[in-house]
Amino acid sequence: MKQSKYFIPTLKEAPSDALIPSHILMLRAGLVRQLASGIFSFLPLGYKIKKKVIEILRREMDAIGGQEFLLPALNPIDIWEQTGRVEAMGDVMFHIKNREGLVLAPTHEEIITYHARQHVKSYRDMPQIWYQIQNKFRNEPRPKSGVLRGRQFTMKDSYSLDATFEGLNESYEFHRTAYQKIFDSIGLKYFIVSASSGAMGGRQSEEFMVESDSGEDTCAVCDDCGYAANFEIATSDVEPVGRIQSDDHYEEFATPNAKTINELIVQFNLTEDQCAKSVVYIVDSAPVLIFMRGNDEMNETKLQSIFKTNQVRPAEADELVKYFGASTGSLGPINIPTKIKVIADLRLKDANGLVSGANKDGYHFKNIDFIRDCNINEYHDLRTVSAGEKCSKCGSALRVVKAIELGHIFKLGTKYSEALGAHFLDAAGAEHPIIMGSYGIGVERIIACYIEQNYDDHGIIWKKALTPFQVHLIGLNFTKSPETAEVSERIYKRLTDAGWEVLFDDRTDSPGIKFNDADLIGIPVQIICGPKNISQGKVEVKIRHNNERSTVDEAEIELILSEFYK
RNA sequence: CGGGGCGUAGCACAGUCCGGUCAGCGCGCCUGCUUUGGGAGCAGGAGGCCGCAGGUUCAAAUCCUGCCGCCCCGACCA
Repeated sequence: MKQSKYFIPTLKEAPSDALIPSHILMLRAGLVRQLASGIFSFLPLGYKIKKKVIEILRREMDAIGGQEFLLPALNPIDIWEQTGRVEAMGDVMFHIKNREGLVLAPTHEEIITYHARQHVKSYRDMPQIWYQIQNKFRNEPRPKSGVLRGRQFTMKDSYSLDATFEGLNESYEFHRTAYQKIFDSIGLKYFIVSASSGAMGGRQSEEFMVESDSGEDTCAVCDDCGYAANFEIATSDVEPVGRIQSDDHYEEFATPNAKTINELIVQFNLTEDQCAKSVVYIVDSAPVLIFMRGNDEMNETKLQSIFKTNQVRPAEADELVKYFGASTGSLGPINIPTKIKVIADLRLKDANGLVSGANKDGYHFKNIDFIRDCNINEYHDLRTVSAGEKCSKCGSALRVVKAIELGHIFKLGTKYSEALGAHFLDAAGAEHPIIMGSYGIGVERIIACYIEQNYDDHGIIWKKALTPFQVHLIGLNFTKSPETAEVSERIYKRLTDAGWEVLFDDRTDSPGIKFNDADLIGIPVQIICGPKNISQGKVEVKIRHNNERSTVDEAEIELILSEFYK
C-alpha cells in the first residue's frame, strides 16, 4: 500500500477530548474518529487492525468447534419480554421509536435460545458452540475513555448448548483456554478473576482483566500466589472479632457527639473490633439491618448475590426513623421497634462485648453479645477487602487495582432456555431445559488495552499479531534522488510480491514528518531508504520497539523480516 | 440522572468578567521558489452564521433565557 494514496490522517496534537493514552493515540495515528458520544468510525488503518483482532478471534473459536452465526441487531421486543430482560436492561436497551416492537440488541442470549428452541430437540444435537462477531448497541448513560465504553461496539459473543452440566463445564473450559490463547497471541498482559454472577443467577463466572487506571472494575490480586478476584466477590484473611471473657449485661450510655465509628472510638476509648456498625438497606422494598465490624465497608454486590436481586439501595433518613425510631449513628440490634431482617458480616459471627446503637438518638449500648442479646438471622461474607489485607490463599498482602474487563465467561445454566421453553429430550425420553453458557470479548477493548500496554513518547508499538502492516518502507528525498525512488519502488514490489504486507511511504514530505508518522503508527519494522545508504547498496532497518537500527544490504531484507516474523 | 467544565477555521487555543477597536494566533491546508536523515525557509493565498434559537441594546463571540452537543467526577453497567 502506497501511503501517498492511503488515508491516514495523523495528528500532531491530541484532540482535547482525549485524555487516556489509547484514546489519544488512536486519534493521532488516524485509526478512528469520533462521530458522537460513544460512537466511533474506524478509518482504514484502524479497521485493518480490527480485522486482525477478528481473525484471531475467529481462528480460536473455530478451533474449539465454534460455528459462526450472524444474528440480527434488530430484534423483536417480545422475545426480550419473555425473559424479563426488557425490564432488567431498562434504559440500556435502545428502543426503535417509529416501528413498534423492535429493539436494538445489547447482547444475544435470547436470539440464540430462540434458534436453539427451534431445532435443538435431542441430547444428540449437543454440544453446540455458536458464536458471532457483531455490533452491539447499549445506551450507556455515560460513554467514556474513547472506545473503551461506547454505545455501539463490536463483540465476539458465543454461547454453548449442552445436555448436561458436565458438558457445560467442558464447553466453559474450552472457552477459557481459547480466551487465554487469544490474549496470549496478541501479547496482552492480563489476569483472570472470579466474578460475580450477581442477580443473573448463573453458576460460575470469570473475567479476563487488564490492569489499568482507566479501568472501571476493581480487583484484588495477589502477586505471590496468583489469586485474583473482582472486588464484588473478593475475600481476604481477616481476624474474626470473636468472644471475650465477660458476662456483663448490655448497658446504655450517652453518646451525644458520636455518630460515626471513628468518633465512638476516639471519645470512648474503644477499638474497631468492639464496634458493630449498623447499615440499613432496602432489599426488594423490605428493610434489612446489616452489621459490619468497625469501619469495614459493606459490599453491595455481595448483598445482591445473597438476596438474589439487584433491587438494593441504602435506606433513606426518613425510612430509618420509620423503622428504628432513631437516625443514622444510633441504630443497633437491640430494641428494634419493627420486625426486620438482621444479618451480619462473618467477621462478627457470635461476637460479644460489642458497642452498637441503642435505637435512641444519642445513645449506644455496650457489652452486647450477639448470641445472648440479639437475633442475628444470618451471617454472610459482606465486607469489601482493602489493599494490604492478607491473601486468604497464601497470606501475602493483596493489591487492589483498577482493571478493564476484556472478556467474560459465564455458566448461564437454564435461565434462558427455561424462560423461552428451549427443551430437549434425554436418552430416557425425559424433557429438560438446554444448559447454556455465554462468553464475550470486546473487540475495541482489545485494541485499546493493547495500546495502553504498548506505547512510548513517539506513538504506538505494534507486535506482529495486530500490526496493520508488517513492514513500513520509508523512502526519503525522492525529488532530489530519483535513484532512491527507483530502489524503494523495487523493494516495495519485491516484498509485496513475496506476500509481505507493506506500507510504503512514498510521499514527498520531509524526512522528519515521515519518521514521526512512522513511529506514531508503530509498525514493528521500518525499512528506511535514503540516498546515502542507497549509494552503498544498503538500506537501514529500524525495529520500532527497541529502536535498534542496522544498515543492511538490500538483499538481506527478506531474511530479516522472516526472522522477525517467524 | 446529580455535580463540574467546555463549545470561536481540520487540530490546539486567545478574546467573553468590563458590549463597539474583533474575526485573531500557532499548527495543518493551497500556489510558487528554495529545501530534504527526526514535524524546513521565504512569499502569496483559501478557509468562520464565534454550537442553535430567542431576547436586551443604536450595537452582541462578549449580557440574559431556553435548547443542543462534547468531556470529566459520581450514580448506573446482562
